[in-house]
Amino acid sequence: MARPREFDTDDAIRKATAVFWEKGYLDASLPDLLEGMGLTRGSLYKAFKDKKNLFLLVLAHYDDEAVGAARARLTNASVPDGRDRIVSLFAALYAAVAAGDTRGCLLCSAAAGFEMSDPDIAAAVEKGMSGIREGLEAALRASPVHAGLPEAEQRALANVLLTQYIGLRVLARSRMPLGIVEQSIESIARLLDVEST
Amino acid sequence: MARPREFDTDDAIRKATAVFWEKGYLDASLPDLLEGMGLTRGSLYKAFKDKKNLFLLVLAHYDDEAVGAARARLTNASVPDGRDRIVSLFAALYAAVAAGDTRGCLLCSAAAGFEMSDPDIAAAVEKGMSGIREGLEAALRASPVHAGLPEAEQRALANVLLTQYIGLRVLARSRMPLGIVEQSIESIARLLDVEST
DNA sequence: CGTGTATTGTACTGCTCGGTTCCAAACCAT
DNA sequence: ATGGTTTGGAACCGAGCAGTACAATACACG
Repeated sequence: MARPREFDTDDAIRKATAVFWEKGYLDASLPDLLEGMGLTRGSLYKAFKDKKNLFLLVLAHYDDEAVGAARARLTNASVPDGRDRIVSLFAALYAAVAAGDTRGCLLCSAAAGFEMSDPDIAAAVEKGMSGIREGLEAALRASPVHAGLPEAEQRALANVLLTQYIGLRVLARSRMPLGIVEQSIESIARLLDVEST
Repeated sequence: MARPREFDTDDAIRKATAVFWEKGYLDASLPDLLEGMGLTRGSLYKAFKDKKNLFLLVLAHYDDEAVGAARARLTNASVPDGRDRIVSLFAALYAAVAAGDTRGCLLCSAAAGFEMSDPDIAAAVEKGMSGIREGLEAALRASPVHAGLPEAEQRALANVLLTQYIGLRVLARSRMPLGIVEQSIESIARLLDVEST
């Protein structure tokens, strides 16, 4: 017996994700968000409490969506060799940059910025990073060349790949020459071929 | 026939570097800078024009200081094997993180943030990044294992190392577990051992 | 067809920001 | 001493920020 909400909550979060992704948490102003989400101050505060809470919801959404996609790619059983899954992850990253996507990674940008001083945000970022790392480890276990490695080496390799992933997405955001991204990815593929020793 | 300046310009820039390094460009407020530099608004604007100009001076100073140190390490002829120079660079990075330095890299933070939308700042950041990459390439040329590689592969390897460097410094800033940094660096050392194929 | 209620839109509140202006104090040359 | 300059400090500016209060609105239900 009340006026119904005129917008869809999930849709609003998706739109907010786009704004935060492009501008970052601190640099996304409330007017930016309101315009991008297509609603007004009153509605936003009623529905999402405040800016930080909205960002946490966005991070959770991003974890489901983007991190989930990366994990799905890394654990995709229809690609039998885990190494190929990892290469395809970096290839997708390159394709996105080549297509003009300079947004980088929402998590990586947050990780590099000052927003990490908030413990709630830091925890959400860490959760997403762990998700990617776990996907990488799963892919390595499915790679004939790497499955036999000691577990410690597998973890170390997964971490170097995660670091590479983060570095590349930072570079993508900073509009570095595309060649750098391309060459790094080529080296990653080569690293995965020879690391079996 | 005029009153002399009461502060040392270079010293002021060094102090400003510390402030920007800790807080980032956008998040370093003028009061932050004034307090850190020990001078007042009037003096700052007389001496440095405005905040952005000060930041450009700081970036130039950082390029001389920090990037110069990295390059010196990578081109240090008293370490004959270039591979060892590269490993020592990453070891120094690890040591800094282990010692509690969570400032990461001034250039890397700027590269990941919104300040890149300013072309002057972006150019200065790119210049610093190129300096590190050139140092890495020089070290690879001095590495018996890698000197014989095709030039394209050397460049690609230098880029993957640069990406790794950036990723690690972002991770350092985001207070990731130290073990991740450690394992990534171990993998880097192993990568440099086997990449000779 | 009203009435109640949740949502909406907007005006407003403090606050902080980067940057400017103004003036008295400090200094040097003469 | 003294006059000319430049510093250093604080008041001030307009703009933009996140967040709030409140009135107008539109629906569901009796």
